[in-house]
Amino acid sequence: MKNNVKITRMEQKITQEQLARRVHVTRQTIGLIEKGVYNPTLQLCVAIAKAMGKTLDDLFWEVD
Amino acid sequence: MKNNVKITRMEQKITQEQLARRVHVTRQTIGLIEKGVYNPTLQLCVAIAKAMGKTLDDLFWEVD
DNA sequence: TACAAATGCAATATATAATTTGCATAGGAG
DNA sequence: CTCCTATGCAAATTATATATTGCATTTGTA
Repeated sequence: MKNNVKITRMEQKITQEQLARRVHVTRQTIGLIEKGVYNPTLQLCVAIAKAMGKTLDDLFWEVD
Repeated sequence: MKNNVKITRMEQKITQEQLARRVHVTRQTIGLIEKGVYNPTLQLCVAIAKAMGKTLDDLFWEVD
């Protein structure tokens, strides 16, 4: 469940809380997705991608 | 929650049941995802994409 | 037309994503 | 050092993705 959310978020210098607000989830949810603990839903993945100007593949495809 | 799963599956001439087996879910789950009723998890989206030789963006990105 | 495979649909049950709350910790700025 | 912001962590709860079962309906084909 690894992904590029944390790296991308840091590149854009926004906090977990700011990203969380943009996609209407809690800070904890973002934290757990970044850590790879959560298996997020498609809707949420799309919301996160759009919130940071990326696509699904950019953030979630074959990140090892 | 629209997507290209059904079109892609039909192009490849496989049934819902065959796709379901490949990604280890039930036929109903595939059916509901194709209809846009379900909001699948990222893991499942990735499994479906790989099972049909596509990427996340191919199947789930900005399908209107 | 008739049969069979594929798909749709609906109710109930189960697993897990996401929330909520609270506190701990790390790091930078004054 | 002190204050403040950002992040980590953990337990209990809620919302929802997925499973299970059974039957109805469609669709292609002989």
